[in-house]
Amino acid sequence: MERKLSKQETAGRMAHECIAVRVRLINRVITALYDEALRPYGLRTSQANILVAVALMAKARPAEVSRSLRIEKSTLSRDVELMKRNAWVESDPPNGGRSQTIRLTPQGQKLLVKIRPSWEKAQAEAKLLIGEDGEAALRQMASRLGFGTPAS
Amino acid sequence: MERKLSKQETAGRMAHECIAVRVRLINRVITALYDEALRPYGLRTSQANILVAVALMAKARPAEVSRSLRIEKSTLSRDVELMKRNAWVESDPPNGGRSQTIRLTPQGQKLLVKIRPSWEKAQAEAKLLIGEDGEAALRQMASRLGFGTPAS
DNA sequence: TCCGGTTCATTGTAGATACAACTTAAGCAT
DNA sequence: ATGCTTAAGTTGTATCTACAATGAACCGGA
Repeated sequence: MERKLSKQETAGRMAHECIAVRVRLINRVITALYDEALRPYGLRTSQANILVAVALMAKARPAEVSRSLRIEKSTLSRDVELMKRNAWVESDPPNGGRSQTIRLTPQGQKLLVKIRPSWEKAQAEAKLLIGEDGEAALRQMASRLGFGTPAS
Repeated sequence: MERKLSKQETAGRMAHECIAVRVRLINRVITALYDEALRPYGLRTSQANILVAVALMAKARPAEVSRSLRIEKSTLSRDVELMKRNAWVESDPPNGGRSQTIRLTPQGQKLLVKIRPSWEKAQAEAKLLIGEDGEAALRQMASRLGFGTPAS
């Protein structure tokens, strides 16, 4: 006989099993780490991620960046807008539009190189927090979600 | 001789090694999963997490919830405000103030039980996406970050 | 060539997130 | 009792995030 699950049982199971609560907590902690390291340069972790993604793509179309990082296109649009305002990236055509490509400006390229030491610092701290196993597991999970695969 | 690291090398290393980019990507994918499952009930994953946390604490003080989920106090303040507006939680004293406690309303308790099937569905999908190993690793990492430990 | 569906990018709206600054209350020490 | 220091909570501001709706350009087939 299945009986109705009580509030306490439900809450208990959710707290002890929920994948989302853990992923989100880890995300907040790790992001805070990188954000702090990058703060002197005026960019956030999200922007750094985009900067790197764009730097690696020969002709970065927004839709492509959006897919590779699993960021909603509208989110990316606004993030890129901020990065344009800071003159770290530019697009061709400059007004945007359909088949635009995004690339780093010289300042953006300089920034990328400049933030590297801070990134290494945050990276080292993150490794300490999550451990070797954690790092490997994240790599595995991200790969499983298609990250790092040359576009579908 | 160490030579200067080029933009491409920097970008490449960051993309291939960065913990943050992976954590954040996984977070977006997983959160989207739970958000979609919970959408019919009008609450987001973040709110569900808080709902569960509050349900499990006898006398949930905001600062305590904030610490246990590693959410900034100001963030929690606004999340709770929304949840009050939906009458899922209430506080005593009702206007907030310093030593308030938060608890679920009867509607909040009903909601918690109601969302369980949707949560189970999202949970199952999440397991499929990240795998047994991923789940175990997340549990390990979160535990390492103090999640699940009875308050410091 | 034109039509219709699809993809792409932006804008409207709403919530999640955090840092800084501020207000207030609690705890402590004398 | 009376201050002092610290913790708690809120508010201002900015960014990140996504869904929905819109407009525009691409791409196939008739």
